[in-house]
Amino acid sequence: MDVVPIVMRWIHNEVRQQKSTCLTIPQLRALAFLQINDGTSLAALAEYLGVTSASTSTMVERLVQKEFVNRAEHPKVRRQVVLSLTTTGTAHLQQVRQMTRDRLADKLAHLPTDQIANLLNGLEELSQIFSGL
Amino acid sequence: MDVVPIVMRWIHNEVRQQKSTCLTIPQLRALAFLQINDGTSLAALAEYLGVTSASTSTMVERLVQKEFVNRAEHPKVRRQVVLSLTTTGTAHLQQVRQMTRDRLADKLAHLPTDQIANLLNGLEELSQIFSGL
DNA sequence: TTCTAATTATTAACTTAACTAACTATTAGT
DNA sequence: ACTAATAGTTAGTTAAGTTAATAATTAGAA
Repeated sequence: MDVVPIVMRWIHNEVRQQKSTCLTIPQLRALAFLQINDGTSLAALAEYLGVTSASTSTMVERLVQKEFVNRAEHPKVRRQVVLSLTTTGTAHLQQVRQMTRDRLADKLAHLPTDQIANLLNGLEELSQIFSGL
Repeated sequence: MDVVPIVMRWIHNEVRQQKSTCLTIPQLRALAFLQINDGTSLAALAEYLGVTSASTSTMVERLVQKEFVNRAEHPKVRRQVVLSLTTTGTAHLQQVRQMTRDRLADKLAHLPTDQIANLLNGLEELSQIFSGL
């Protein structure tokens, strides 16, 4: 409860400092989800992001305007929407992730390997606990 | 980079569901900092939160309006501000923290003790890496 | 089959958080 | 005493989030 927001803020500031990309963290998370779940619906994305579909709708709208995301009508289920990454979207996602990963690597570079192992262990636990909702 | 935002969102949603308190995460973080660093300045708080002093100023303004925070003039250094928790602020902070801690405990209750140990280890690492800026 | 229910997505109105930039006021340094 | 730097505030903007209302489509039951 104390640590996570601090790390969160760090990630946030890192991403913000990358002038090249005008993406926010929620937007990045959305793009990452779309990369894995190509052609997913708005509701599914909202579910993953943990926010209402209303929020997700306006967010997707912005991403569509920036041409990072394609929004099409489902051929069979017409009330549903089909979301996917554009080429630009994929590229930006890739770039920001790589850059942030690099900056993170810098931060962890001086740590002994057993500490890194600890860290990975803990994060793995967290992942299992919280993503398995 | 993948896990932390997910946990963050969980905490956020937990706090939001506590109807009794109308506090956001940044606000809670601010109150927590003030509890430890009583009489601190705006700049110090901003530094801790990892945001600009402009953001912090308006946030403090809201907390003052809600009577969770006292904002006074420094007796010696007049351009500086002296921030502290009100009784209400302290109470609310305590309550939300306890409730969220309980909900978190529920979530972790079924885990074996060695996994919990792993988790604590990892979080301890994270804390040292990111709070020691 | 037709009428009602539930589902899917969007829009509107609002609050909070965050930014930059511009500003006031105070303190420090030359 | 005049200039620098520092501390906070305010204005204006963008984005994320909320709830509530609406439109449109699908599913279920009479």
